[in-house]
Amino acid sequence: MKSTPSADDARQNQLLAQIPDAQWVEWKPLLELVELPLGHVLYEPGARMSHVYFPTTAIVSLLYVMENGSSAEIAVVGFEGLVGISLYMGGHTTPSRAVVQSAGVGYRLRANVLMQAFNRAGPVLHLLLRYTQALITQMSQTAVCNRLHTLDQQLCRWLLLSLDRLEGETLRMTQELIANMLGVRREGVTEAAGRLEKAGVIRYSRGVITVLSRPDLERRTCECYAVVKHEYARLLPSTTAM
Amino acid sequence: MKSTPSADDARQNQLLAQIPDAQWVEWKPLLELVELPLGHVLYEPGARMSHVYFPTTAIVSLLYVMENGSSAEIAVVGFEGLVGISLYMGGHTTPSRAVVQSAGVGYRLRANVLMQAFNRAGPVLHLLLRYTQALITQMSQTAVCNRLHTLDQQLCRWLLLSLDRLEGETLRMTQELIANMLGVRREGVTEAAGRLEKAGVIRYSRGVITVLSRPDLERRTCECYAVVKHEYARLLPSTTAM
DNA sequence: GATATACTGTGCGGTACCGTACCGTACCGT
DNA sequence: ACGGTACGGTACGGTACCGCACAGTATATC
Repeated sequence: MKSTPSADDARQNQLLAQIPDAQWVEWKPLLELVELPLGHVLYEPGARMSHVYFPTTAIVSLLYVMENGSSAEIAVVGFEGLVGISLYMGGHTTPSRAVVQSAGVGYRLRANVLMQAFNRAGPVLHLLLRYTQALITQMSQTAVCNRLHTLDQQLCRWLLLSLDRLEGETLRMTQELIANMLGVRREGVTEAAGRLEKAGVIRYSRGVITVLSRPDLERRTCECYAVVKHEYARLLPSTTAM
Repeated sequence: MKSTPSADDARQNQLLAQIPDAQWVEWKPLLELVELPLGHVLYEPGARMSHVYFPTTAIVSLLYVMENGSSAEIAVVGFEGLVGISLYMGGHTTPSRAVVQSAGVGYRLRANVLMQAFNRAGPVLHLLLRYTQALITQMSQTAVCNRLHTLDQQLCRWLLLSLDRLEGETLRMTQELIANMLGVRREGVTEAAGRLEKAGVIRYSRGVITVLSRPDLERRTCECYAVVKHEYARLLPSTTAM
């Protein structure tokens, strides 16, 4: 999926990869490599951000936590995107929380640096706006999917979205975590995953999921996955597969 | 809710009302009054738009229609917003459909006119981006609400969102329509509305809903409504109530 | 190797909503 | 006045998911 898996190059991030050269030489020395361990919170609801994050090997979940503690995921951000859109969208904060869903690394840039580029509105602005629209599609589709599709379908969609943002065919996440992301009971995930395993689509073992047949996964999910995938491809055509 | 209910003034639209004067004198003669009858489709998924629409008395639903014909609403746009964000977001199209949910009027502006203002990025850009973030919050909250809350709560939320975008305490919409918007069965709406009526919160009669007690409605809905409401208020502080 | 801990599987009653079918009733035009 | 149509109410079995309780099993700790 990513061109040079070992090199910790910020341009593994698809957005940074598409920044025009003139801007890039300016940003490159200002980008800061950060570890993103599982569960690390990048921002809390209502908190003003000091940086925007460009994940490379990590995956970040945008999720909303209800007053009673239950939560549901709104969107996923991996090496294809950026965490912190509210900064340049003009609102500075959001009511949602950004949590690392799969450990890895990423790069961050100080808010004021990003905003400088934004004020001299040029290609950077248009790139970020296009990304935002893709993210909006993911959110919309999540809403629709929550309403209309079965847990089995949603689990497949979620696995595929995660898989697209990682290398290899292995995910490291517990059923408890997945349940939180999908906004369902942990036992529900157990059962859905059990069905997938029985069908030989995945192998599941204590926090490690191995996808045996990606095509089968795509066959079992709803149309939502393809819609999101196509929108990302359309809005952010890139040098690599995704 | 709106300052001058009878005058068909484009500045009944909250976004147009906040356009800086310099820009306004330029746009004013270019704005075109359009009738928006119930069910009128402003744009189809994937279609390139020729105009952006600023509703004044109409309400527009953004909804996603599945391959099998079932549909769910992603967000609502009334006099507080604009229909056609994908135009300036850079993607030009979206996979969703925009349908008039409550008949009324609005104003439209040619796409190229809007884009001119956008390219000389100034206050107009920042206003539109802030609006977009509010809309994104509404979408996210819809996703969460779909997953975690009961139909009764969602119906209250939906009634309140619609009420906020109209004058008076009366909505004109059939249960069938509401069911389509919420992505549930028509009978489900019958039952939920029946419960509200029995409790004396609304009166329902053949396509006409009268809200008898707004506070009761707010008491029965989930936190989602307030979250969205506050985000709109925060991001788009305006001269009027909303 | 024993014990704790984290993770996964199972069972059971409850409930919210679905799919389908059908009937009642208000409003329409002629 | 009468039939048509659009809209709303009711009923009933089915199912997907919930809440809760508890049992099993792999990994970590010592």
